[in-house]
Amino acid sequence: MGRQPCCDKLGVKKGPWTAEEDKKLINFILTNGQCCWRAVPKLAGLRRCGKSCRLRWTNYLRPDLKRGLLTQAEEQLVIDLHARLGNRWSKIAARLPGRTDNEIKNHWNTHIKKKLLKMGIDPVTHVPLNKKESSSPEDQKNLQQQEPKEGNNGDLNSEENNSNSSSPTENSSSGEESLLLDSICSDDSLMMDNLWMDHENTLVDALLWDTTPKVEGTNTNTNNVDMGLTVPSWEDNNNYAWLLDFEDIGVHDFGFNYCFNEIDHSNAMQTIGSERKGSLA
DNA sequence: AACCTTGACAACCGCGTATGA
DNA sequence: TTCATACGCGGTTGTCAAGGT
Repeated sequence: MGRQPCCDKLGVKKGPWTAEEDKKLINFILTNGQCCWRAVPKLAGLRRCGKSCRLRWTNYLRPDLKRGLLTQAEEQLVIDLHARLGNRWSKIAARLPGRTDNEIKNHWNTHIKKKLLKMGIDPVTHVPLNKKESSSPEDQKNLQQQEPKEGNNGDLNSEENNSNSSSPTENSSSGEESLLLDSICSDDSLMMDNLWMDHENTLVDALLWDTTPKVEGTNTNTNNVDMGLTVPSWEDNNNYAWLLDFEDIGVHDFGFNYCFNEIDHSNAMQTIGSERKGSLA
């Protein structure tokens, strides 16, 4: 028996989202919270697949998203994490507050990959290219066994397992993490060694650790801890007063303030769009 | 000015996995 | 334990703007 399609193909709109659709989706999630994506399109009055709604929300409309290009520090962190985790973009994104897996993946493919190649580093294995070329086929074979297969080695598995019991941010400060780091950075196979160490005390403190602005008197939702932002549950806050907390951490920087001003949504959406374009320019 | 190419990003697709009946 | 369903992830494709010819 085949898998059911995630939505009825007939009458489902595809392609770029319009401001009107964005408005509907935002309004719906502000009112009802994130739940049961399959039901969202119908309830929100959208002719879209639930999957598409989820993607639009998580990659574009979510209030805690940063806008614009990755900073140099973020980029370096992505490189370091990719060396450890491989193409597990969601795990990498979980370490970069306000960034999505899609965004990081795109940035990797369009910018970082090329940069690494220019530097003479294989973007897949993070091994200097000249070293790979000079080695014998047997060496290469051994190397592949030692290198994480797309970032998958034993240590990484252990990290993955740990992630079930505690958040990655918690893991990051453990001794295990240090051991993992040591084992990964043990030889010249990773030029990232120095790069990582350079950032260990800065980036890691700033990004891996939970730097959540604690909000008194609100529930917190651990689902969002990975984002580095402890955002109260949508469901638990019918009045969404917690949204105001974003003002303290710069929500206006990415235009979400428009969404709950309730003044002119269509204008707001256009403004968000143009702001985004501006920030990318 | 028109067409072509390239780069960047948004969105889609299909598969694996988690979850609940 | 099995099966159906929904969700999440990663790879791929589509779209559009900018630059080049």
